[in-house]
Amino acid sequence: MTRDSYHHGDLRNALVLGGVELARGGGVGAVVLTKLARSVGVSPAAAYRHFPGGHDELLDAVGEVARAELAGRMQAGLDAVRGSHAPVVLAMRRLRATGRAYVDFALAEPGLFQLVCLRDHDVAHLGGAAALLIGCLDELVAVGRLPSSRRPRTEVAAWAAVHGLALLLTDGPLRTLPRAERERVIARTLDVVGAGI
Amino acid sequence: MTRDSYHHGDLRNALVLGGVELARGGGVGAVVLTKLARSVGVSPAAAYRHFPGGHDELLDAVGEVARAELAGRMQAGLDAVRGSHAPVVLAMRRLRATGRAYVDFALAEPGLFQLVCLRDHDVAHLGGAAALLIGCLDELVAVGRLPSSRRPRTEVAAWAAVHGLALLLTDGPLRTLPRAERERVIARTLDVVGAGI
DNA sequence: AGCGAATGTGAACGGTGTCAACATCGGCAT
DNA sequence: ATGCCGATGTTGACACCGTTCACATTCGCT
Repeated sequence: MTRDSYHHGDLRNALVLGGVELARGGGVGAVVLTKLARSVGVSPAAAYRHFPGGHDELLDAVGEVARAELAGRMQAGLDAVRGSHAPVVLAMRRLRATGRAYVDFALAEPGLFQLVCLRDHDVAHLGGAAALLIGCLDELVAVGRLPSSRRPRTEVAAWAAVHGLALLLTDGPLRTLPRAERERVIARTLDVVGAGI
Repeated sequence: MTRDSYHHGDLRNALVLGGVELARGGGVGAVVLTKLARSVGVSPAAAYRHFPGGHDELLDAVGEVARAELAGRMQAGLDAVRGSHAPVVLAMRRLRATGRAYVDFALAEPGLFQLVCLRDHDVAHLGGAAALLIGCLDELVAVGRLPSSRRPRTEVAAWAAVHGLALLLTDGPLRTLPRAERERVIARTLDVVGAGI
């Protein structure tokens, strides 16, 4: 998408989109402001009109897209849980589905995943993903599976387990695990969280 | 520690030690080969004699120190578990102590912690920290707390939870949590792992 | 039509990783 | 002791990246 006139017309968006592609290919390190601007057909300095914070703000914007896609996948995982089971079973399966989707996203898009937690975001501002997890846990309380007394801070425990697993599997020491073993490792981790909650 | 002669005499070691200090101060990004070499009183190119792999290999060497210190803290946490309790109780406390030490290390030395898992290390090569965790889980089996059938891959689940928590608390969205709340979050996560294992 | 604000350009600077050609030193064979 | 070779360190240069500044172009509103 080169440009016809002096002004681009939708530069900010083009930069973010291009940044997403770069991130897909090579993670955070591949999101290079200079190259990105050139690939969009624009001088590097032009990017600073739309991202006064420079590179960091650009990464943040790309991360926003990554977070949205993560939340979308988690939502899809949630929606895929169906069947006529006891409410407790359904609630547990939904929790597992969100965790599963989190790890699957990291494995499918390791580059994008690197941007999900890159910059400052207090828990509230974390967007849809956190909300979905919180919803699952609330449902577990409503259904009687999780005592209210143990409800607080449970989202952090679940999140930490899944987040750590995703990192170990994509950027960490477990990155070379064969697929079958990787599958078992994920299952075991989700089992432990499910049982320990 | 400037140099008296043309040759340094212990340059590799000096670079690693200096790198550790830089990492302590500002994490991975602060370990700058150029500045590091200058601060040791040597030209940047000299570093390449001792780290043919360049910057990456230097980071790896600094990470080795970080991993050693992490393992040391986990060992210390293990050793601090005493008292005349049932073997099951002791084994569980030991497991918790290692996890606690992992998170505490990350909180006490966030910069160094960034280097722990930075580069390629299959599980075997991960060194003392992993060995300690594995030992704890084996003890839980010996003591009857953990069925052998559930033993495989349990180290990954425990590791993932603690690793993810450490990241969320140091570099992630939970980095601004007040100390008291942080304490509860750690406790809850360790509880979940302990109960779910 | 014209003017101000928004947007984009070109050129430059500082920092960083890296390399090649040259300089110096230490230790071993003779 | 001497002389030589490999190990170690230096200088200078290059490429890349983020960033900024002064200037150019265009859009949109009056």
